[in-house]
Amino acid sequence: MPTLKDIATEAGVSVMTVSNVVNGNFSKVSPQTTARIQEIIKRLNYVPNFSARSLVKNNSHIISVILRGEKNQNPLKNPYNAILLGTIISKIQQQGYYAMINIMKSATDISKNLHTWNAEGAILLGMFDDEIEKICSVSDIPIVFIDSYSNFRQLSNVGIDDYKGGQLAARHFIEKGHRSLAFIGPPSSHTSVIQQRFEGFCDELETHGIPFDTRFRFSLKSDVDHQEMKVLAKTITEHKNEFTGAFVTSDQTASLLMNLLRQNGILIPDDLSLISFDNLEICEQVTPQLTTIAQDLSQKAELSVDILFRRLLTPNAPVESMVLDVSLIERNSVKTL
Amino acid sequence: MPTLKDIATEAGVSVMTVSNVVNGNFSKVSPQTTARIQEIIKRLNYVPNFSARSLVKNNSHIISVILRGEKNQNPLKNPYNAILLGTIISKIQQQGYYAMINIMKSATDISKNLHTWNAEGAILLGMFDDEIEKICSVSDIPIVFIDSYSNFRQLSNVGIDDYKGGQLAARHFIEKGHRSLAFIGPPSSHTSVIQQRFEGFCDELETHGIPFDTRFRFSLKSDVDHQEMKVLAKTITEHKNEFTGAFVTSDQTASLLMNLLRQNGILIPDDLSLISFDNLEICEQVTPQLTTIAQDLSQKAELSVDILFRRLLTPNAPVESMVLDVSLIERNSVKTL
DNA sequence: CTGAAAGCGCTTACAG
DNA sequence: CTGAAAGCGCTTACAG
Repeated sequence: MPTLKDIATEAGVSVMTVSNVVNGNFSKVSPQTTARIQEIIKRLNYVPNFSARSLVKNNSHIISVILRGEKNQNPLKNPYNAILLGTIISKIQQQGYYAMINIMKSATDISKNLHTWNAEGAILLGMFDDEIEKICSVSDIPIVFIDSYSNFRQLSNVGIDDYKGGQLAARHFIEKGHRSLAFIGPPSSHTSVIQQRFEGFCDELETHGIPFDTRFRFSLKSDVDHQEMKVLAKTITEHKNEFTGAFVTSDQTASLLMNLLRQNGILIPDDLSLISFDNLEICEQVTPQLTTIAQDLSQKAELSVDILFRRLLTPNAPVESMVLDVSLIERNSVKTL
Repeated sequence: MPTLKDIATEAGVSVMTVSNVVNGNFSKVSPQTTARIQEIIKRLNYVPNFSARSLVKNNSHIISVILRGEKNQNPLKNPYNAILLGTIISKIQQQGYYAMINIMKSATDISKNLHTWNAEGAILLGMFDDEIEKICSVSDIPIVFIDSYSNFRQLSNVGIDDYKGGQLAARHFIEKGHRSLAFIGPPSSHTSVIQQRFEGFCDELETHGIPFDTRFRFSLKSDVDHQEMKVLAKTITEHKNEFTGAFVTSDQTASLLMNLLRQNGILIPDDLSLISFDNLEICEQVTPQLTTIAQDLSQKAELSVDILFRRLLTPNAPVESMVLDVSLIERNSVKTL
């Protein structure tokens, strides 16, 4: 690999003149010299060494994208994460930056990682709320969270109106004549996303004089664990006649569940109506197609990168957060009673 | 951020003693000194700067994972890519290396990227066959391809028996009494994966005295473009009575197509039988569940990382390639005639 | 417009 | 067991 020095020697100039050309400081170099150097750069296939540049400028062009998870897990099995990540990588690259992807969760690992590569910024997906403050405090670079809730004042987050999502689901069920309902999703202890959806759901029911029966709050730790899902399907089957509809916090869970329920002889929507969340492609692929609360994942991903780069490129840019809207998409998984 | 020097000053030793401790060369440092330095490292939260290390050792710990695609595209919308990538990232990280993800396709961009960060190795997904040789020739680090075919002698590739996949599909159709069949997939000009599946399919039909009618080779450029898919669905609808089954080269395409066909009044499997490819989760989520040619994506991803690291860590390790087996999973998308 | 020098944080022989 | 020195490839004031 040729270095600056090689180019300089070849051109008969100093390394710093070459450096100026490489970095586009054309005002400091005569046009002829510039042209000559550019020709040599092209001919010798010179590519600047970013490690060296990063070392002296104390900046890399690296953005660290961190997916919450265990080291031996595959968070991209979940299409929700995959779609977000794909858009994020693509946008980071368009800015001329480099995306380093990590799967981790502990605040120490994260801060270590950020320092190791002198990352200039970070985007964190799916962190638990109680981890946020610790992570923010150990780092001095811009960090944008996706889907996090925290009282930490300096938090930069892109999320959606989860509470409204819950309300919309409840309202739709009520309009369709449902009066006894269930809620299915991860335990809400760690993340307010689920808690907010749950509260919106309950509050809206309450408003219409239908208090939520907490016996029908079903928890599910993983949306990949088939065994756990099976147990849940069994429990639901046993309670078959006690509720007519269920709000499920993700399309992924809903579509998996639907299959298992069918195996137990429960048909959607005849025996049980379902509203899910996200509006991924799967909603239209399953039968019946899923009525769901829609959110715009591409927009979510794009905005988080936009916000990050605003902080990165504008000195003293304020800490921004954004809350995107949600809407209900009606399909065929809710029966009119 | 503290540096080696800071630690050295604090401990009253030279930077190189600290360097030895950081790098675990304990034989060169007395136990007491080691202990003292380790305490300081922990107390000051010292993290080595990899840019500096990379510069002097002329190696980074970076593995570049490259997904073929346009810069403004999201290849992770396709669950096939997402699952592979997730496993790859996770395994790279377990090795103590760092995964940098890029979406690109030109050989120059790729070689530039590899040099910029001094990547130690690379894994390339979905490259076209005619790009392989160019890419290999511009780089001197170990590269492992996934799903590529090329006559390039030094190619390291992890793939599956695509030809057999085609054969299995044909045989299954024949066993179920089908005699006139279609083939649906991307144009095979760029990638032998599709070509092989097609040939296996045709050859097996031929063997049973059923020549494939090339009018029923339908091409589809993208498995994300709904418009193109719609046009295809219409074409198929028009040819409704001319074939009884179709071999579709991915679950993704098959499940999307199934929906559109249903909208045109074509029911699977009654009006048309389908065999797809990959055996992703979606196969069990759609109705009817898809009969498909199964491949093991986690294994594919794991093996490619294994092969890469064998080349990376063992001097003079030979260039390895692997071909994984496929099998037919019978579900409900093929009707017995 | 051009260059000599110092330095970013680290490692690698080499000397003691 | 410990350290002084050189150097990885680059940029940044500074001087001319």
